[in-house]
Amino acid sequence: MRKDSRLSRMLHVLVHLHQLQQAVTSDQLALMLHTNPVVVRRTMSLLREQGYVSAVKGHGGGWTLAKPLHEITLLDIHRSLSESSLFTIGLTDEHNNCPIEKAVNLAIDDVLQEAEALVLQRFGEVTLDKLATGYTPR
Amino acid sequence: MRKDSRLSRMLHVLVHLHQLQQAVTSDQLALMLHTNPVVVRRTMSLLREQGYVSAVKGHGGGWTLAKPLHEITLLDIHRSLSESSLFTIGLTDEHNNCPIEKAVNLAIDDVLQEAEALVLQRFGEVTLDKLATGYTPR
DNA sequence: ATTTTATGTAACTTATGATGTTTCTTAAGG
DNA sequence: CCTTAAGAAACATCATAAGTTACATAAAAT
Repeated sequence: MRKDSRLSRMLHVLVHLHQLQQAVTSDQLALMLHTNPVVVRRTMSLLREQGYVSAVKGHGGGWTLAKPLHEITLLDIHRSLSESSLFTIGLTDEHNNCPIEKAVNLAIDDVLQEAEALVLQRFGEVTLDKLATGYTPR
Repeated sequence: MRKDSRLSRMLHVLVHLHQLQQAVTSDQLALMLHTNPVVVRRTMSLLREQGYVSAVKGHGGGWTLAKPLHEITLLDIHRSLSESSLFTIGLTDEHNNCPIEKAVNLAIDDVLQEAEALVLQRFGEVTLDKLATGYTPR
């Protein structure tokens, strides 16, 4: 299953934007991420919609931070990028009336929801300025 | 990203095998799972390799439990099915020398590893007999 | 005004891995 | 020897992030 690396990439970009202190074009970011500018625009536009970055067209344009790093958490970016599930595990819905299927799905979902809550809480605790100064694990 | 529903499906199958107390063919299981017998064999064979089920060929053959449900945990089945990651989030590895990328990946991976450990622990706490008698969430 | 530089966006292709399908082989019971 | 079943190889399908092509739009430089 192909992994979604957008969170990793966008965090990387945001910290670089902070350090460069100037507008950076999609082409430049694409070189940095070893991808192409359309992928950059597509993904960055999700952050723009949430007010984390700004885009300016034309000469001297490009992307800049719209908020300081200490006001942005991993959770903010994660939420901007995806409403889809965090897990590769899916539940079946083949038999709405089978009590065994219900028990199985309840047991799995119970665990996954607990884990997802943990991830979201931890993501919410990490502001991006911590990544700029060398992150040390818990 | 397509979800991996094998855990859900196989748990469902194992509990049914326990309740039926007789060999069940791949064709029967395929009907039950709304899929086809080759998919059943492919997935069940992973559980057979780990000693959780047995397969018998020919007349009267099919699949049976090789261990009682109380000796099998969700973790056992999860591990039999997949070595791949639990998460849809992936890390980038585009710049081995960039300290920002390293900090970003460390921060994300730190959280995901904690969450994965939680999932594995919880899965390890649930034996399949609990699913047969109506699972109640924590 | 025109050119250049940049984002915005639609449409299409590619890559990946679970899932689905076809076909044949092998083994066991009747 | 026929039927039933698993085993297994080869190939197709599906979903989605990622990649690509092409063009429109906007802003600054000339």
